Amino acid sequence: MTDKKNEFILQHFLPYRLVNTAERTSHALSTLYADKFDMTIPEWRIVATLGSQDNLTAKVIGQKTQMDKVTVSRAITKLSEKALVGKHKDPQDGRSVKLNLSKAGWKVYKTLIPAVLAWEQQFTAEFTSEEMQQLHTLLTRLQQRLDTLGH
Amino acid sequence: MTDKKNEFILQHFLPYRLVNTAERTSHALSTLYADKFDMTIPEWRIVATLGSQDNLTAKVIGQKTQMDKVTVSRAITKLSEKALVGKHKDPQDGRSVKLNLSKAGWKVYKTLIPAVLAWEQQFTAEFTSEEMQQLHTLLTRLQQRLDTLGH
DNA sequence: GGCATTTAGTTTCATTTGCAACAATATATT
DNA sequence: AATATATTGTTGCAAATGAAACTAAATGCC
Repeated sequence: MTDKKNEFILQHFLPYRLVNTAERTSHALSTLYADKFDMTIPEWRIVATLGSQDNLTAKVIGQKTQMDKVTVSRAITKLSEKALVGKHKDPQDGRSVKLNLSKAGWKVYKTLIPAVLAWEQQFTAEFTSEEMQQLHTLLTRLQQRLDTLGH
Repeated sequence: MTDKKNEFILQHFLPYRLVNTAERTSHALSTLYADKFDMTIPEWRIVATLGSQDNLTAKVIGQKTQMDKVTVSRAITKLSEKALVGKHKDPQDGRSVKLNLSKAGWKVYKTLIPAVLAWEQQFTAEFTSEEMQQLHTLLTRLQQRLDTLGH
């Protein structure tokens, strides 16, 4: 009986596979907002977030999008320069800034959402809804596991 | 009957969920090679790759690990400086460099592999082997879909 | 009220990254 | 053989990122 070598194969390693799939997906998607609107991932995430719920602070956006406060701060600065979001001092808290989409910001949002949804549709076109369900459940459980392990 | 608002929710959006899960996983794993061995992701990937198959060129490593040639080049430079990998001019092709793990490189590899496998074990401890199978199959299909869509 | 601590957001700095241009070598075309 | 084209790997540059230090404002404590 031959001794089967118990090799480590990077390409079969779950973390590697996750990162790779995610990077490729993210890069594919980014063409939608980067090429046409010259936006970065953080900017897109912020626009998407403010589209769902307006008048949030930078802190809350950071929590919702899982982005560092520095990243959020800089993306907001850019979005503000491009006049896609407005900044208003929170009357309740002088440190905070309330953010909302400008008219132009809404226009971008309304253009972008159908485009990214259509892309997602294409991306997952060959999955049944049960398989999509499965995938989302598995991702949720992985995330819960990361929570548990303290990451 | 109330009109249910057909909202876009970033947190339910597959690309976002993939990226997020991958980033958290990657960050968790990186403590293993970063904290103890002061290695970056590209460096870890190269060591892991050369551990499976020695004497590869930078180009092949790039293909195997899906990393940019610039990233590979720089990571190899660092690994060489740390004397974890050796560089040898390819006698067949003067442009190429053949790479292999040094003795110290092998030592790192032999230490790291069990550690990352143990971590993966913990990470996926609550999944049955059927569920792991499912997850890998779904990832494979997503990647094939990216191939098909040209990304 | 006054002083220490905490919190929101920004700035600074050092590191990482990717594209484009490049040098050196190999291959193809004539 | 000479020239054009393609390929391997490196370097330069500009943008993105995160940790730590910082500013300004709010909260807790005495």
